[in-house]
Amino acid sequence: MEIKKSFFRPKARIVAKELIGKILSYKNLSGIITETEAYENDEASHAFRRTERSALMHDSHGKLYIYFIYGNYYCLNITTYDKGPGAVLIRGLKPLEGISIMKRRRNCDDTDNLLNGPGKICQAFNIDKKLNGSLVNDKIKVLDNNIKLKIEKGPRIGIKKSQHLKWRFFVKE
DNA sequence: TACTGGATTCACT
DNA sequence: GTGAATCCAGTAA
Repeated sequence: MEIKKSFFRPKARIVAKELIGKILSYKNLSGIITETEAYENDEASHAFRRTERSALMHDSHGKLYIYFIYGNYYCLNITTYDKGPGAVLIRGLKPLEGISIMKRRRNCDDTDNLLNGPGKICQAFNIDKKLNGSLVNDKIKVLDNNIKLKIEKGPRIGIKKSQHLKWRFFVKE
């Protein structure tokens, strides 16, 4: 079933943890969320200073915040917190449906390597900033199938340059 | 108007 | 472990 908008009302760190095990679905593609990262009102977050781009994180919850990075990749976030800025970056998924399409788009035959990174998810799902600002469950859906996974906190992928490790959650292997 | 560096990924050493 | 690819938001002037 689709999760409610109120799911995204708490602070990002809470939502980030709760999102693990939920299903992200777009068109005929889907995957289980296995890694997230919370951004609140701290220096590592775009929301730290309010700008035209980051206003979405201040003014909404339960909307998609998609931005372009390093000239190559998009990152998919969901805005949170109804009393201030916040968003959760979707960092990793386990592929469920449409795996052959994802493989073709990613030019990658390895299922384990298909969606294990924020840029990879957007490439495989064909997500770009046209969807920025749209409501969750409008085009991209988040579904709760009651999957329970063991959650671990701390750094995992992409730790090389990331300064922001406080609220990263991933599935315990 | 021009400059700077990034919530990344991949290929290479 | 290092560097390139590559665009654009943010900032300063």
